[in-house]
Amino acid sequence: MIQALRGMKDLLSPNSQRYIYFVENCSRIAKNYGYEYIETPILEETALFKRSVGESSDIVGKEMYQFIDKGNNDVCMRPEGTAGVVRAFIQQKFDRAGVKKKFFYHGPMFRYERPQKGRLREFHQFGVESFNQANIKEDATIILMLKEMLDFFGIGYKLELNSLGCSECMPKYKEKLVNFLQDEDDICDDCKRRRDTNPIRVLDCKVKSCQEIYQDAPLLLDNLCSTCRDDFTQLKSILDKFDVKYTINPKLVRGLDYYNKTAFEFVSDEIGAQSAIAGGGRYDKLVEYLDGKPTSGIGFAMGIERLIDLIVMSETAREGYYIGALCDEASDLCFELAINMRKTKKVNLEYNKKSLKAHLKNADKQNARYCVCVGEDELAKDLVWVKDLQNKEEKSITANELLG
RNA sequence: GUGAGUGUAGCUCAGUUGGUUAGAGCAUCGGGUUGUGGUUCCGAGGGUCGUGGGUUCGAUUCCCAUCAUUCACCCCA
Repeated sequence: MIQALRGMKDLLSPNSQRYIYFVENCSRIAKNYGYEYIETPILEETALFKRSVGESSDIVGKEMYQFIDKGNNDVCMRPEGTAGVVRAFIQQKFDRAGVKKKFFYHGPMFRYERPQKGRLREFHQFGVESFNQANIKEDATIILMLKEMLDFFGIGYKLELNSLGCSECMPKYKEKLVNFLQDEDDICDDCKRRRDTNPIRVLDCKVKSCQEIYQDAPLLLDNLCSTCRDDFTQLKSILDKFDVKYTINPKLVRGLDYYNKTAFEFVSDEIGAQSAIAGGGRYDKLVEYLDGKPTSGIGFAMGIERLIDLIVMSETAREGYYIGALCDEASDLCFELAINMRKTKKVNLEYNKKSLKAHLKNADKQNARYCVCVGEDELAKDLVWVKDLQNKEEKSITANELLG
């Protein structure tokens, strides 16, 4: 038997219904905020992700679905959504036009990892990206939009917030941190590696002994320049005003290299060891990194699989028709009836003749609202028998009445 | 990549201290005398006991390998 590759799942009912429900409503909300749908290719040049996500990240370091195609191109299945959208933004020359643009997207992402609860090799994200809105109000707006989405689905969460500083204060801070780390020999091997590649990542190391050492480490939040500090203060006050609960996590570091200033993560404790259900932040340098004109950007992405388990969906009401023949002679009529009715109604047809009891059972199992049967009695009188499975009323009517 | 657990019917799982024809519940199909569902009763079909090798008179059971899967680490959505 051939089965799906490790970490790749088929999407079937009822999860497929949840998936559509989730994407449709997130799209609706994003449109209300002025976002437009964008779809970018799943396959991109590998260099795109190396330059945007960053060589120092685990995603690029060991998790990419990367291969050489038949034209000898180094290509990669996208591990996240932002890079492709930014590439498209630049390719369309929106950076040169200097226009504000807001996009939302959803689709599959690929990371070559060992699967576990809430973590797949092929998973799906819903995300948004907003370009050329340097105002801190945009940071707040994007968080409010994300909160609105999660609230709509009744999903519980905690919001964690941090500021990573800008190109002015971040390098200075990084230097300070490296100096601090220089004297520490008791940190774990991973942290020693991070000290050279991406020192800020040591802060969210999960090794206890490391965390004890970092108690005294300089924090980003204490080293922000005045602009970043003011923006962060303003962001907090907007969130307060709109009743968004959050906790400041000075050690929150996003896994992708391109973030600066506002960084946030929505977490849940109901989905196993993987707690992040959505994450995002600002990336004001990314467009430049990818050869565009300097353009600010901010966005977030949600992990759809992690979220749809948490969605509470109302029970689906009985819907549509079930049609079945009680004798062989009626089977052609039932077939014709079903084909015609389907122009306006949902119809499930049973091809085999069965007892009335069997048909009713089937109709009930399929959650149909009406059960339609045709047998010898009906054929003789040129009628069809219809029962409303919800209020149990039954009657015999003509085929035309049923079509209308 | 590392570690631990699990692979017996479509699904959830019993079971065999190694011994004839391997069990249950749910699901499926049929039936409970004339054409009435979501609750019942009866019956039926369906399993190379993950795969390969080893020990043994005999393995689904013990041993080894392998594959798959789950959870966790790492990291992330």
